[in-house]
Amino acid sequence: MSGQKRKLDSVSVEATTVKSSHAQDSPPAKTAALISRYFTGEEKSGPRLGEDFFNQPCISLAKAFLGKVLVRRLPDGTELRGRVVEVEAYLGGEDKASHSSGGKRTERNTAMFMKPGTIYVYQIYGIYLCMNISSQGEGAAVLLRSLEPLQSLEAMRELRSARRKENARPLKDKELCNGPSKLCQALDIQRGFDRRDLSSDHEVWLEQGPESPTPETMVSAPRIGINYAGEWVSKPLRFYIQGNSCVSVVDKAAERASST
DNA sequence: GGTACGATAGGCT
DNA sequence: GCCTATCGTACCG
Repeated sequence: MSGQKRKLDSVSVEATTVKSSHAQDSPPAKTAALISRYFTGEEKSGPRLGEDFFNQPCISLAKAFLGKVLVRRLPDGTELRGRVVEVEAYLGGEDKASHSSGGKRTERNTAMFMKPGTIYVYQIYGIYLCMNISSQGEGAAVLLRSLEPLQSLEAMRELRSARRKENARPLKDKELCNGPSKLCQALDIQRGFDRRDLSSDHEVWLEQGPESPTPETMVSAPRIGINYAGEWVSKPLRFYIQGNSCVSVVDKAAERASST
């Protein structure tokens, strides 16, 4: 409440966008919508999205996330922005890949059962974090997998470098947020964000992006890293923006199938 | 450029 | 013992 400074001048607004990596052998047809470029000045993405946005079924919310802009405001006032380009839906009780599979409620996954828009942060493999947002439906949530960095890329690079070797090569722009735990590092999403509300929090929120992906540029593919989940392994519950270089895992077979 | 592999590490169950 | 990952390195084209 004290000292709500608006130090916009301290916010480094980089006009940089991620360089699109045109693969030499990529089909020309559907790779047109590659990378957004719209931070050309003072422009903002628009007002934050409220409760109504998050209050929709899980798959619907997952798809709606694509193209939206996640914003993180650091204590010093710096605002980090990234456009959501890859998500996964975890449907709740019936979904064997979900932490809430079988209706299981634990201390860890409590946020999955809270009101739509609640942030669920959990630790994976001992060292990494993943960020989800609860949706409509008991125990259902959307995992954020990749962002296209838009603003304050140098701050992201510093945050990401913290846990890497000192003499490691510098990260390319597109490597800053191209994975569920990488985006948590790049935006400094900590365990303390668990159970907070993305529709009202002062340090993290979601904004309308300038453009939503058309159905043609959205790919549905199986989710990553859930090979234990029986018949749920192959369900196409991962969604990403086709051709965007920040997507963590490209599924060529799924892209071929969806282009027909 | 891509892909594949082993090492990593801590909390949850 | 498993897990909604990542890193560095090796190797291939």
